[in-house]
Formats: sequence, structure tokens, C-alpha cells
Amino acid sequence: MRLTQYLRALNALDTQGVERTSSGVLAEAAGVNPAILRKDLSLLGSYGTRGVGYVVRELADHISRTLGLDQDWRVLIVGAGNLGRALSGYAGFRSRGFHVKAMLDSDPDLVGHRVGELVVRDAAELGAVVTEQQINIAVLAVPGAAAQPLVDQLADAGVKSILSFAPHVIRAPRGVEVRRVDLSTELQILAYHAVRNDLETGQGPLSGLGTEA
Amino acid sequence: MRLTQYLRALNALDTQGVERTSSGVLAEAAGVNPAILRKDLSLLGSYGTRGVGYVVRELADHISRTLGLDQDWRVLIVGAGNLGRALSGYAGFRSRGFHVKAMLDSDPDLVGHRVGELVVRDAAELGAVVTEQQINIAVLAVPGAAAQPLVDQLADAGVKSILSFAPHVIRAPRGVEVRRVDLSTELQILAYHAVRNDLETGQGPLSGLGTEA
DNA sequence: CACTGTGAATGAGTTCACAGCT
DNA sequence: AGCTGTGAACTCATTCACAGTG
Repeated sequence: MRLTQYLRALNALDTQGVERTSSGVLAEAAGVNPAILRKDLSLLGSYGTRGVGYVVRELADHISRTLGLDQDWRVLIVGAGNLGRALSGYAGFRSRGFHVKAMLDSDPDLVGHRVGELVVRDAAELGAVVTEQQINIAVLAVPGAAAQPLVDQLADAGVKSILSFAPHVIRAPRGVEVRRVDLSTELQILAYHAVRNDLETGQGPLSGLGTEA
Repeated sequence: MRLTQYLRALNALDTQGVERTSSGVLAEAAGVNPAILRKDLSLLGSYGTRGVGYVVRELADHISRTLGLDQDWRVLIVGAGNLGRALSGYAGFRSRGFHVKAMLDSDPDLVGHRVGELVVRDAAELGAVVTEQQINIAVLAVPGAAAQPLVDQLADAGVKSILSFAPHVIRAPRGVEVRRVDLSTELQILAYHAVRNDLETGQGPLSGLGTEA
């Protein structure tokens, strides 16, 4: 999503005290082509001023609202392993309106332990926790095989947005958005490119193949 | 990269004792269209048998080689915070040929501490560590602002593949592949979709906008 | 005869280029 | 004069549909 990049660039400009900017400058900062930036923004309904450009603060606010960053997101982390714990403390979340409200694990040895300000609760309580904490986003930091059942349970509990770190293809129930981040896959893609570059120096016959994870 | 998904699906089939498969079955398992799967595989030079299908093990090996998973990847993790530590212990890495060989941090309080089997070393030693440990992939788990200088240093040291978790747009030096995983961005994209679905139920006027992070 | 490999058709997303405001 | 907003051209990826083959 390019909007997030624009927002970052705008915030950077804002901190620097810049009040107005143009598609050229902003596109440069966000690392994209000016034309597509203008198209995105116009599509978004945002009004720049012809001959002048965009008002930084105004545009930033507008994008923030569009991204839903003005509302509070209540996050549940499932899996209290290393990754889950790292995520719960991740600074970038809080500052953008994402609040980690609860943490679950199925391992009895972990249940009851403190992680930061949270106490790990039993995965069996999933439904109750979602309701009680009014969770609207879940993050799965669990082994691959555990992911699908959890997604189904979360969907039943009414969670419509899930970010999964499990290395498994997931069937998302209707109306539920699942995004996957697979760390091994990211490294594999790097490895793949490294091999290609070493062997062929440049574009071999294999291009495309969906560069996305 | 779809190859990684095919490989996962193939390995799953292999463990189940399945010896042969078809583009239909495999595509289903990988969650893609059979046509593109065949196109990918043919492009890759792999030979299936018309009227029969693909030999699971053979194809899996072939893809593994193409992805460079038969060679050893020596990984350096920069940043020994929560995320860095979680990554260093991530089980999915080792099993796919990625070996974390060293860990750096610039915080003197962390330098010298053990993390798993590693001892955290000073970020100032970056060049030396890369050479000595023959690092070929680096993972950045550092605050946003620190990323760009580190990428430049890594590039100078000869590292050509970098995975960054820093929330910053990065200028990749020539010949260096940088992939970014931005956790906040992932959540923002989810939040964005959640808002859209709530308000408009379905495809509003805003589609496209580069669904990739 | 079933299933691969692939040219041709479609479609999505990006870039160009310029008309239209301010 | 300068910069946005946008139709039209283009590029790249995906899907269709079928000829070719074991």
C-alpha cells in the first residue's frame, strides 16, 4: 500500500517544518513515480491545488483518516514465543494507534507469565478475550500448523483482520482479511535473487514469477 | 515469489507419501491458478510429463536448487533488540539452510551478551565480522534511522542481500537487493481494509493503490 | 485420454502527456 | 507559469484455450 509510504514521507516533511509540497518532491521521498502518486491521491478524493501542490499537514491527516489511523485498534497477539513477545513490545505499533490488549498461548508453561504489561492467557479463552477486550485485529505468531484453526476461531469470534507470521497458506473465511508475513520466504527470495545475479549477471530468462512473497 | 509456495506444497505432499501430482492439485495446494503454475514451472525449465504430471521429489529438488536452498546461507543479524533476538532463534531459518552466524548491536550494554549460541558483537566491527564469518545475507532489526547507513556499510563489506525490518524507505546501492518487511505497514494495510469493508461493504471507488506493502 | 506447455486474449497497474486550474 | 488531475498508451502479469505428446 503506497498510502502508508506517502504518509511516512509527509510526516517527515512535517517534522522538518515544511508546509507545502508537490507531487514531484513527495514521490521522490516515497520512492515512486509522480504520476502514480497524483493518481492515488486524486482517487482518494484529496484535493491538491493546481499550480501549487499539496498542504502537508492537511494531506497527512486525510491519509491518516483513510487508513483508519484515527481510530483505536485493539490487537490480540496469539503465540507468546520469541516472536510474539518481540511484537508485543514493538514500538512502531503504539505510535500508530495499534494497542496490544492481550496475548494468548496454548503452552501451560507460558500461561500466567507476564510479558511487558500483559499476562499471557490460555488460548482456549480466545473467544472470551476477543469479546472482553473488543479485539479487532489479531496477530498470529504461532507454528505453521496451528494457524488455520486459529484463523477459523478468530473469524467465529468476529475478528476480521489477521496478520499471520505462520509459514502456511491460509484459507481466509469470507469477510476476513488475512495478510501473511513469512520470514523464511523473505530470505528465500533474497537467496534466489543472489543466485540469479551470481550466475547470470542480470535478467536471465526467469523474470516475473511473482516477485511478491 | 510463487516458487516458495510450490516448494512448500510439494514438501507437504512428499511427507504424505505422494509421489506424483498434477498442476491442478499443486495449484490448489499453493492457492494459485493451474495455468500460471504450469507457466512458472515450464519457464523454470522443469519437465513434467504430458498426460501424467510432475514427480513430487524431483520437482521439489529442482525448485530447491533454483532457489539456492542447496547452498549454505550465512546470516548476520544487526540489532540485538527483541526482534533481533526473536529472529536469531527462529526455527524456520535453520531448516531451510539459513544459518545465523553473528549478531551485532551498537548498544554497549548489549555487546558481549549471549543470545542463544551467539555473543553479541559491536556494530563497529561490522566489516570484520562480515569477512571473518563470510556473511552473505544480512537482516536489519534496527530503528528506522539506523537502516540506511548500515545498508551502505554492508554493501561496502560486500553483502548483496539484505532484509530490513526498519520502517524506512531505503536506497539500495547498485547490485544490492534490499527487501523490506514493515510490521506497522502490515497492520496499517489491515486497518485500511477493515475501514473500507465497514463503510462500503465491497469494492469502493478505491481499488488498486498497490496492495503490496 | 489426461495433462503439460504455450501462443493469444484479457486484465491490472503504471507511465505518459497534456488539458485545465489557480 | 506551475502543478494537479486524468484520458490514452503502454507494459507486465495472469488467464484462457488448445495443440501437442507420452
